Amino acid sequence: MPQDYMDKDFFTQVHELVRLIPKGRVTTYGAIAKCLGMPRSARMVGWAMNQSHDVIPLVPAHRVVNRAGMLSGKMHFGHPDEMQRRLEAEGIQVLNNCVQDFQNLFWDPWKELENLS
DNA sequence: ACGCTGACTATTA
DNA sequence: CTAATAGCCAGCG
Repeated sequence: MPQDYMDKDFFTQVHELVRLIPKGRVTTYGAIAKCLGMPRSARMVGWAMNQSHDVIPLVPAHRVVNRAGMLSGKMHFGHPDEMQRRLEAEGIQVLNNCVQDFQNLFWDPWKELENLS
């Protein structure tokens, strides 16, 4: 994640960051946007997720939820239940489209990257 | 070129 | 407390 990050498109940066999310953890659109220097453009992160279906390697978009821990993008997967199913497969409890214990499972890219550098 | 839409968020009423 | 509003900015008709 050297300065090459700057050369890539915002979407690509989002994809790479999302791939860094550990299994069984989740993060938010806002956190990603903020980490990439666009705290006001959480919506663009959502768009990036939309693009992520065609991107290789595959992006674990199911680990990205909104600020409330809600699976706002579940309907954009192949099947509406695809996202929840994948999260549960990783040990994340999902109830009524909301990640349970979200605050504890939340993975802050900003904090992690700081610690990494 | 213009306006509407949206996998968001923060603020105000 | 909940509900509405306004920034946000890249696609699409």
